Amino acid sequence: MKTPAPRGRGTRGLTREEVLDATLDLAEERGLDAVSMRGVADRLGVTPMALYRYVGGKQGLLDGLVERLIRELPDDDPALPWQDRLRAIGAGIRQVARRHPQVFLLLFTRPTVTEEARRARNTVQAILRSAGVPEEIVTPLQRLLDTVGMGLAASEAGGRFTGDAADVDRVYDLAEDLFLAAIERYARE
Amino acid sequence: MKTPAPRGRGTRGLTREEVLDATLDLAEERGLDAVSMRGVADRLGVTPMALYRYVGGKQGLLDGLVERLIRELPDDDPALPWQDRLRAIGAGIRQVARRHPQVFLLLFTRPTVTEEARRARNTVQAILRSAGVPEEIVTPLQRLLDTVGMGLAASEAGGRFTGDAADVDRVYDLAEDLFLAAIERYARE
DNA sequence: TCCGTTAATATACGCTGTAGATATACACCG
DNA sequence: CGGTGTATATCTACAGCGTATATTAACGGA
Repeated sequence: MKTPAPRGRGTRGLTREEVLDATLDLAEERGLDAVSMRGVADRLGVTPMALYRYVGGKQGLLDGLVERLIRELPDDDPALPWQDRLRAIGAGIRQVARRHPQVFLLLFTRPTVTEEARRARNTVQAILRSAGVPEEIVTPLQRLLDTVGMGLAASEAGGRFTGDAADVDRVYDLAEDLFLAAIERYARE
Repeated sequence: MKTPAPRGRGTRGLTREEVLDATLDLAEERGLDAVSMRGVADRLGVTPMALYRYVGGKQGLLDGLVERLIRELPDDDPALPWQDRLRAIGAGIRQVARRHPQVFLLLFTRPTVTEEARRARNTVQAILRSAGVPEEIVTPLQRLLDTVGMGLAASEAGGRFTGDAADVDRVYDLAEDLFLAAIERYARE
């Protein structure tokens, strides 16, 4: 019942995933500035205009990259205690940022309205609720946690944190202690 | 003993400050994407290449914008209690972000290595010390505060926070409570 | 076999940042 | 007063960008 992928002039059979793969590779290899329609198209052995069917344009291409990054976040495991679940998300964000330092900054540029993005937000809110955080501060606290997680990762990726890796670890550890303690306190009230 | 500003072909008498003023105006009016060498030059009644002497190039132009934003931050008043000093900095960052939403995102893109930027960091560290925060966590805590302040402001400026102004205020209030309490706790140990 | 649909190309336009060479108007010196 | 040096702005040109438009090639179904 599904269309068996009609072909065109070139029997190329391009795919949105293929396009985004090539884009991500290009961005990692030569930096975000090197990501251009022509560049991605060249890498695929294709004309720039061929990409428009799959990503809409330059903007859509970048949005696709963001979508990809969010999908790289590890899945949440509701069986674990909430502390571990939050830690896992934080560690996941950090790993993504270290894996794609260039692309990660896009998360701060383009508002993430994707389905994936909303799912990530809902996960954090669910964890906070399961920790016993009162309903009226679930949303602001989730936003604060989001901001901190992404901000720290972006700072590390953008090289704003000078010093060795241990210095950066200290900031993450501090944030972890501080917020876990705060959540416990909010939950107790 | 200072050169009395020699002139050139056009008696224009351009200035770095003039260039940055025009750039900031243009960015506010028509968005950051509209900031181009030609655009800024047109606004000044000048050729694009004339800007190169003062800002070096497009990159330098943007760095100049960042420099300007940081300079808009309010001065610290060491006479106040440390809580108020921190609050003032936070409010200052937020105001700058609301005044220049487009340009503010640049702060996350380009690492701020300016003299101005370092001075801002040192101010925060001084405040933390005066609050009694032990030396070994002054730097990581300052970095965390920086990240939160800029992250919140960037999120608001970038439209990542949906909902009305009151919702956004709630996030700021929460962050304020949380960090002031944490600093007091660190200071007591 | 012909046709409609779809995937890709070809071409072209206006924009960008900036390298390189050139012209101008002043300050200074004799 | 007449050079002359130098900083300042311009002119021209180039390679690259995103993308609107028109065109062509290949497929599935009737």
